[in-house]
Amino acid sequence: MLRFAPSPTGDLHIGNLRVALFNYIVAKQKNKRFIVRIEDTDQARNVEGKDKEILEILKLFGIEYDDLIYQSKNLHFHQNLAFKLLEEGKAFVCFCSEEELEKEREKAKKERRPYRYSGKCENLTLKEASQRRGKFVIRVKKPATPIKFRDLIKGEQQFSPFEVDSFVILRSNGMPTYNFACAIDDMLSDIELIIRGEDHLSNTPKQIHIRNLLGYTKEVEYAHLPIILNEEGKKMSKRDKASSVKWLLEEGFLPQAIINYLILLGNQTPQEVFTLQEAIEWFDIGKLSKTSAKFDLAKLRFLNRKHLEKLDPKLLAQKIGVKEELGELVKLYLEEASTLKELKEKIRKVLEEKREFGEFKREAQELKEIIAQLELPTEFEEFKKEVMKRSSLKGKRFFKPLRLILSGADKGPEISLLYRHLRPEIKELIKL
RNA sequence: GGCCCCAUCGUCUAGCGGUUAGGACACCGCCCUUUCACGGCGGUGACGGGGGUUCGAGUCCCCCUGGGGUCGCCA
Repeated sequence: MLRFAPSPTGDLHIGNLRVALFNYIVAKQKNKRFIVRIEDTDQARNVEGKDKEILEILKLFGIEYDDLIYQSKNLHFHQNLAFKLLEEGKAFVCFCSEEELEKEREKAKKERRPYRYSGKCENLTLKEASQRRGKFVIRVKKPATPIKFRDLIKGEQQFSPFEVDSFVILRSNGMPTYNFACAIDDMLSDIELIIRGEDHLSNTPKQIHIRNLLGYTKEVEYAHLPIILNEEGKKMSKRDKASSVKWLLEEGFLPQAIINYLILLGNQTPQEVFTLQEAIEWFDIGKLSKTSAKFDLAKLRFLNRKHLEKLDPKLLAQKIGVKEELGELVKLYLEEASTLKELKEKIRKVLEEKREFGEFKREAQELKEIIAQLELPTEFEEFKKEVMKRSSLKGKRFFKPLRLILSGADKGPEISLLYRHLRPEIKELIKL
């Protein structure tokens, strides 16, 4: 069983989409089930409706899941198991206030040493604890020996008890913390391979520690993906527009192109342009680069154009909101545009924008009058010959204004092709 | 700062002891063209530094430097 576990606290991030994608691909390859788990234990930060939005995006990208779980539904497991650890002496009640801890953190920072829990409440007995009043949390006792695990991408990993620390597993409001809930849910769902971002690497020993204490012996495999960097080489954040899947979609990038790019990034693939189905055939998580990669919008644009080129003309026309017959014309403009948004704008200019003829005003007027009276032949050559004959114009003074009439721009796709696909519209275009 | 990870063109990468260090995107030039962010052809451009090991190092080892991640009652 594999899983994707987003939190409904913000827009789906491009890095998260990649995590979902890889989990999906590997599940398909291994013929395992794949579930989505919404991590909603932080009520304060949950955003109403974000879960649905995330699910919709997954659907749009063709990432299908076998089951959907809400982490909050497992609350009773989390709480019961926290108390079990407490009773067994593997966890303890901690009364340290947040202010107190904050002070210690600042002190640690000033002394340039990493902050770790002081251990102050570690030896409080349950009896002593029950006699005290005030808010408290439950912390797990840090392990006695280093925690080791194997990562499919990073190799063997080892973390000292000091790095794991005695961390909080149950908050003062009774809700589990991320690491605790996550460790338990993965156990309950029988997750065998966890593919997630590198930023979770240091969480992994904590989660393993929890399951160890709970007596869970099954070994879980990990693959921590290098994070995606922005152009400055920093972790992509909400500040980077391209990090938002929603934004990319609005800009007119095709889901299949985004998928292509996310698989290509930091990877060795047999082709540059491919479909998700093809990738499932050869994708190898172990071949992913250990180095974090910068997000390259230019490359995405290139791939998007390639996928746009593969689209059925009618479907393409539909996507940019023009009649299906104009699909071939839209395709012509792929040589000048890389996204649906740009394409839409190009086509709008051809079909709707008022023409500016500049120095060719007189010639354009002459051509328009001729065209208005002409029965338009199928072939451009014929059309050209006829209009030329009737007009007395030739060369640049013929082609420039003609191009302007047909497309509204002084440059663009080959004029004979424009004519072929635009022919039914020409009588209208000369009125612009 | 502690811990962890990483290091080949601007970007993504190939390379697994002997290569003119290859490809793709981007960029530039030429051709085609009335024109073009299409197409064809070509070009600029990289092994971070220092020590070893070796006949020989981008490839193996060490150090330095640089970059990234992480150190919450967030996930």
